[in-house]
Amino acid sequence: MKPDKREIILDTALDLFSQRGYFNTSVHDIQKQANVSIGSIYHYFKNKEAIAKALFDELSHTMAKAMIDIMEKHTTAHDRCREVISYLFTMTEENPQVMHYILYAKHKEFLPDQKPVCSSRPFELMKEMVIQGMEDGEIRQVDPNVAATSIFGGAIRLTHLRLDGALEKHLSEYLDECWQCAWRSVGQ
Amino acid sequence: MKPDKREIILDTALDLFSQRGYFNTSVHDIQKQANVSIGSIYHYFKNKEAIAKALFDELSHTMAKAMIDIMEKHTTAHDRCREVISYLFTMTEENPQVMHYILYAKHKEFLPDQKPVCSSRPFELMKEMVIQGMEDGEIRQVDPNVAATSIFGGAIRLTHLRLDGALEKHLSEYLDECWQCAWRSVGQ
DNA sequence: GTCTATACCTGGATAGAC
DNA sequence: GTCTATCCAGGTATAGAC
Repeated sequence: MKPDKREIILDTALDLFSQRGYFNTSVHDIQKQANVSIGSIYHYFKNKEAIAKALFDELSHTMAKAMIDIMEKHTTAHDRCREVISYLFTMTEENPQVMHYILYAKHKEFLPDQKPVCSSRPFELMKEMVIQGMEDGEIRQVDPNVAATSIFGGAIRLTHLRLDGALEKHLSEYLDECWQCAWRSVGQ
Repeated sequence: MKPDKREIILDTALDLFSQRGYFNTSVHDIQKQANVSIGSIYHYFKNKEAIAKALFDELSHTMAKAMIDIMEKHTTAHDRCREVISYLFTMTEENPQVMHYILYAKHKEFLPDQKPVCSSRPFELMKEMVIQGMEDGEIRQVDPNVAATSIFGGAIRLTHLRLDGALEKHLSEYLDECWQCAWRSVGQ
């Protein structure tokens, strides 16, 4: 049941990429911290970029799955969006590296062929929730992009602040107020 | 009245940094595009990082000045914050490089000793406007960080989307709706 | 599959002429 | 102050033994 080498490499890369950034992390750094050889790294991955790509794909897949679970568990946009924000906050506290890498890093700079994050699956799903909410009359009729950014923009910004160390308190302490503001902005 | 060499170097650096990112831009790239020699660059700046630092300082100073102008021109949080968002949108359209560099780039990665952007002067001033609005009873009593991110978070997120090419329309077309949502979230 | 050694090159920075 | 030539470190990636 021990994690295989590929997994170890990815975990280490995530740790370093999110902490120092992609460009400040050399393959040697990964090799050293992961206690594997350079040879092994290049056995599992074509090059450094491929590590970043694999990481991005896995994490955004996990996050998309979480969004789908939320959509299945709840039926109203109100409940869905609130749980999304709660999920983002919890993840930021429990797994800051993941959040840093997935919703703070500038992927364009090291994954040139990648679609921008905002167009990735999890964000598409979040927007989808908002659009459905508008169709159901729960959310006011405004431009979908405005609605989505109004609901989630404040929360995302709070996660950025938290990841930057600009907030002392645990994000969960802001959840109720943050959600209240978010929903007031677009709820009927 | 021709711009001096230092200015040319900074302009070119801004162009390249915002387009490709700091790490994907070599000093040679700057030299080439600016039509100056490497020697000149190192005459005006200690090293590559110093270029980025000077750029950051100048731009955030300009932006802070704009915030102060807005605070002097208007007296209510409502009018001030609306104009801030209008300013962010206009700047993003007219000077995308500046906005990209100042509120999208990850300065921590190439300016390790820099305070996070969110703690820089212009953002402090934006928060200040919100806090004053709360004291004056214009804005509901919530945590200042929540209030600030609720008001500006959606707009900032829209600028990110726009800079990523994820929005087809000019930001000004979203201004009214965006502001309406922002103000509903925290206005009394 | 895993390792070490090393090739190769980009890119930051300096030296020193003009 | 401006330029060219050059140095050199560090980092990606490969070769090839085990």
